[in-house]
Amino acid sequence: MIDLKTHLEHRVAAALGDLDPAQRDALSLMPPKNREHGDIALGCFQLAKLRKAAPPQVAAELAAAFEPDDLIESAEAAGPFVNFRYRRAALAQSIVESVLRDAAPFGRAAATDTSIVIDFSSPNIAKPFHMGHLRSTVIGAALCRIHRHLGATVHGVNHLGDWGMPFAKMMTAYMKWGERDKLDANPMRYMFDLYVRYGKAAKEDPSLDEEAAQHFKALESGEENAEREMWRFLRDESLKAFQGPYDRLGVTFDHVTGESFYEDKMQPVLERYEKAGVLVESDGADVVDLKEFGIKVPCILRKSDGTTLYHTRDLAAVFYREQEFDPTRILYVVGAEQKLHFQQLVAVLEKIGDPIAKRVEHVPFGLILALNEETGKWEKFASRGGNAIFLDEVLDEAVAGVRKIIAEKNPDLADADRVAEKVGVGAIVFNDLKNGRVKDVKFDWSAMLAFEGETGPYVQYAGARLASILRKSDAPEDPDALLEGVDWKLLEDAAPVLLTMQEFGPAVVRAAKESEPSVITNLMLRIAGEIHSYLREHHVLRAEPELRNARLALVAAAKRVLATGLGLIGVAAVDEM
RNA sequence: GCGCCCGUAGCUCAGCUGGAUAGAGCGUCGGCCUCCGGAGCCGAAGGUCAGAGGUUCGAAUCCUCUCGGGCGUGCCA
Repeated sequence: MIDLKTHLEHRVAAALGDLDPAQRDALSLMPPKNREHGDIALGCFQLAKLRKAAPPQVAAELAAAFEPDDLIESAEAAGPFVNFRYRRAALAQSIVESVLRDAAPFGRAAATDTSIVIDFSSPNIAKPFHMGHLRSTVIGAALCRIHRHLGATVHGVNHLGDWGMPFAKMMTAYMKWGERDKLDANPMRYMFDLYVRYGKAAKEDPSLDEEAAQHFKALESGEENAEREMWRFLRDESLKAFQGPYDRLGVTFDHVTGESFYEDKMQPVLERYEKAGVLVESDGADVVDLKEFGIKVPCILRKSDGTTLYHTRDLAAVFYREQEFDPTRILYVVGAEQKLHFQQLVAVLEKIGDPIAKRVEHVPFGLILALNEETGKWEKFASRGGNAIFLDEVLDEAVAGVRKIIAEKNPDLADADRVAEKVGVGAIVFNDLKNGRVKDVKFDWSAMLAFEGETGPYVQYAGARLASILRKSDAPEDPDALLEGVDWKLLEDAAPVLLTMQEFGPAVVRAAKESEPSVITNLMLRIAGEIHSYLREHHVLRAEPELRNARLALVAAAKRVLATGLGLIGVAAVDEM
């Protein structure tokens, strides 16, 4: 298997003569802005600086010194750039073979010694699973798959919110008003109703919150009491209800260790901080001062009533994960509005000089906004107001929309319901992972139910077209048989598709590094676009035998790349739709 | 008040950590199925990259300020 880019890097380095490490680092080959310039380009700016020469001059010298070979056709200087062009046959062979033989980066990389903990989804299970939970869930699940693809050992953790005040409030509500049969009928909906009811009642009668606090204290006492029993009951019911959305999204966890898991691991944390002499009393609470880190608000580890908080549990979780998983990174896929919380968490860890502090990374994401029809402004969802949108409703709508289109366009499709589920759910997931993580997402039914243009179905459709061609051909499934005797020169006109496919590896690496799945989502759109264009102009099945064989190999490879990429972001590929 | 995030085409967004002529989708307008799937393809119109300074060979990208929008700001998570 030939890696063209690596080969080119070596050739460039050789052409430049002796290179010190700094100059070697300055060799960043990247796709040119405009494909007409070349297949890949080198901007000579940094290199010129290091060599104390003008960029155009360095570019001209490099281009002149560069000899074409079996893989590289040409090197041309264009101002400060050198534009390289791969030999078409080499390009096609390199990409298609790598893909079909499942070589990295298209296939999973060999195991590395990196261990990554990803804390994601982590819903507060005393609340309904609504659109707001979708983001953490799909981003986190995508990051798990991406890192695994790159050979890391991944520990995907669902850090359930099954402890603390929100849970105590739900407990209080259920103890007061709970009806078993209503809960059984529709757990998600009923808990939501209780949640809203509690919110309204607490607004009028603040003593309700005090009652909840007392229940929490009783729960945290560790005794086997009514609170403990209720906690267990509600936790089990919630988990059951949550499994539905997780199954539909195809999301799994390696560990489901909620906040309650750390119940017996918080005391040691408090003792550790006490021993370090950084835990001080303030207004009856035990806090860690963080002014030296530029954080004005101290971090409270124990409330004045003696109970613990989010921070206390998160610290216990960090220490636990450090010990159990020896992670190189711990990612927290949590909303951007909790940025301060994680800054505090890191600072509190640094306060006692624990090196794990540098491995803790908050992976923030934007809010989901709803359009306020009256003001015309985009606003944060007010779930306490009772207008939350349940994830299941959205998925159902999308699936129904897809089902309708299938009925119109492909009425004979076998298994239409199953396909509609994949495409509908895929559309929602894809839509969520399409844009940069940190930006707020405007919840818009028309965007959710769009299946044309930059959408999941657009990419799935490209895959289905490829699958359809393969189905109608007699192409062997076995890669060796498929690749045998292919004349790669015949794929000259597929360069745009191939060059885009070539970006797959860097895209996955970047997505992992920046915790940004949208890098992959956007590449999938580009690859799908190239395929749609290519198929319009180049017929496969009717082509002459030699050409047909070459194109079938390309089709199989393109289909595989789409399926892999979609798989990484959690969208299913379909052969028919 | 202070801190952080965002501001790119009518709308929704890309723009690979400073590089070549700022790109897509939706919408609008105009083309394309006797041909492997039209959930598609090709084209047109549409820009003071919020504004003003600065840094340098070069800025949508980095720095400062201003204006908009959002989030956060000890006993919730």
